[in-house]
Amino acid sequence: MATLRDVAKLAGVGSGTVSRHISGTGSVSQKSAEKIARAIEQLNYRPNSMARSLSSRRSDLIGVWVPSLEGPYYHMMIRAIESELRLQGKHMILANAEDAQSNEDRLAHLDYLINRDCDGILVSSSLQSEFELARYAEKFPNLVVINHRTDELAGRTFSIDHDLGGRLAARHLVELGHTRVATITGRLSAQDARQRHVAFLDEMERLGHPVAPERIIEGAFSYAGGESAVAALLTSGADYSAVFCGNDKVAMVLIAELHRRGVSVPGDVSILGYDDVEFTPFTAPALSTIHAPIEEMSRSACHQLLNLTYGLDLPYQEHFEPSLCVRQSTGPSCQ
Amino acid sequence: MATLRDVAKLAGVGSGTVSRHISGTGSVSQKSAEKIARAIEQLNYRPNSMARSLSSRRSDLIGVWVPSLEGPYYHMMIRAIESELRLQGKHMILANAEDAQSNEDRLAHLDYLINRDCDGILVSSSLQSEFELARYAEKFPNLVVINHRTDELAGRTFSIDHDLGGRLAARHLVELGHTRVATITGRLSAQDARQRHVAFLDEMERLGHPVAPERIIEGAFSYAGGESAVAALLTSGADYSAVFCGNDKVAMVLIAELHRRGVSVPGDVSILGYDDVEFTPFTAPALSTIHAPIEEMSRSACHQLLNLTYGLDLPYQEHFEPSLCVRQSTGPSCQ
DNA sequence: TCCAAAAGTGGGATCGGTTCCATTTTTGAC
DNA sequence: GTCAAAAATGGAACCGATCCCACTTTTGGA
Repeated sequence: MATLRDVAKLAGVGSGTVSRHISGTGSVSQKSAEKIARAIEQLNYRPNSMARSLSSRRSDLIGVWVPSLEGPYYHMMIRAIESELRLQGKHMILANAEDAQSNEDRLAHLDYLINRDCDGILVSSSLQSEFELARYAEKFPNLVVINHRTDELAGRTFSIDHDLGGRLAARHLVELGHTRVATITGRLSAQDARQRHVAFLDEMERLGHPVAPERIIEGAFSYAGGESAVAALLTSGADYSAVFCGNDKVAMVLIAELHRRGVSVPGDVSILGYDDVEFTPFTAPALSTIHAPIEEMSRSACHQLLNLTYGLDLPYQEHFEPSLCVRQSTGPSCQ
Repeated sequence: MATLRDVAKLAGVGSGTVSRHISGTGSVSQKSAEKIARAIEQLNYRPNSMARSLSSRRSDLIGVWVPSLEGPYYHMMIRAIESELRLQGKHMILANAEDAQSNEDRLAHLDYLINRDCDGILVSSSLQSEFELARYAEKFPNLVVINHRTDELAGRTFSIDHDLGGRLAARHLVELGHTRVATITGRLSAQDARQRHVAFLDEMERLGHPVAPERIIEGAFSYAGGESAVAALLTSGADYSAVFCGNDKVAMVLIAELHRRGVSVPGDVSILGYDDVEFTPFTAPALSTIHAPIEEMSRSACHQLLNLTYGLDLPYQEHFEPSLCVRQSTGPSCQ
């Protein structure tokens, strides 16, 4: 493989000139530029990215930490991030902490990114205590958090107003006449799950239809977690005309199980999801849900990370509002 | 940030000794090892990965090229690959060619990986002509292809026997008594889509129930492609008691649309998918499908790539067999 | 034509590891 | 206690860029 100095020699110029020509910084005369271009062509030269990184002290690598890669949620995030990064000529490396057993393990995944000398890091976490992000964020200024909000990290957290989301859910169901409403939540130790849940309960109460405790099932945002929560709900004996699910995956599992039992949706029970992931138009019936602008949030987080890391000035926004998205899985209460 | 030489100085040993201690190659006395460990601890030393890469001429980066990141298929692949790579201390960088407009664009995405000095590259492509992989593979010995089979690249292509898959589909439907069977295919320019389609048609014919041309819709393996293919099928006026869909995404779209129209699955029409992605147990009704061992294939491809690239000896297998996975979306023909 | 400012240039030092090699130290069989 | 083989060691050269700086050339206004 030809090196920059080979190019310089062949072109009959100094190595600095070639470097300047390639990186586009500094000035190079027309004549030199042509000679260099020719030499590059002739030698089939390609700059060595490691040497470049070492000497410029920038890896052009952005680390992305996700707690899981199951289901469409994080996929949508990664898809959005990858495309933003590519636009800026950066590369994403991924750490999926899904198989981590302990908190220590989870941090080890973060170290896996840091040890790789990422220029910046995107963390998608809704966990609070478990994972002392703040401590990391302090050591690592180019770290930004998606789907979480803390004041200590102002300007570096990107979030959706799940309080509003929870309330929109409650209002929608109540407007349809549902008074006996059940809910399956995510793990309540996660900020996003708790927030929407608490707001949902509060809004239901405010609207005069408090949710009875036996109608609340704490689940988890995974297919398996959804399955057991759904089973718990269906065997609990609780009665309800609508179920608000903490995310779309759980709603999908619930619809499938109700179908299996011959329960009609929304005829017998209305189902409302949350997130509005990729597949929501294609459940049967199509899932009514709270649209969370996951991709916009991810892109914003990415932009701001790039700004912090490379001194760019890309547009971004820290907080986003969810909106109601009515499809076919919710309907008027038939009581 | 402390450097290796700082560590050496503090520990009172030579830089070579520290290097050997860290990388675990070569021998270091107990006594030196302890002094070095202490110095590392004290200086909070972390090796610089770029310097390491430059001098060892290995980036520990594996590039992964995918044609799209929509839907669960490629995500399952990436999830499997990421976990294998992490096990070996390697990092994945991703190029999603989904937004590529032209063939040139697609190749540019590959170059994006190559320019990054990836040690090895995994390409997931089922496209034949469009994308002259062979030429790249020649220049780049550490390149391996997932979900494609070519003899020129023997030992470096990993595939599923979609011929068998197509036949299993036909047999299942015929065994259930279906004689009027429709099918929605993927783009037939893709090897995997064509293979299963051709085999399906052939097997149907062999079983005495050739598929009439008006019951064949060429679609694409995306939600949007699924939607238009489904619309085409439903407005075509063709009659059928079962539909074989080229992948699960399309099957899901079809189930949703049939639900909307009040058509019962499998009561009125049986639906058979292909791939057995993540969500198949959770459609309503749960999707019968041809299970394609995507994750195993991805892991094998990854293993072999690591073998080629780093001289490892991980177990792998080049070709995989699909199997029938019966759930609730297929049932006996009621004619 | 002159001259200061601007543009362009070459090459050496540097980034922080790995690797090689000549040299020293340790080991253990006799 | 001797000595050859094995283990351990230090340091210089190297990987291939970037970046700085002192120097030369070009530019254009007076």
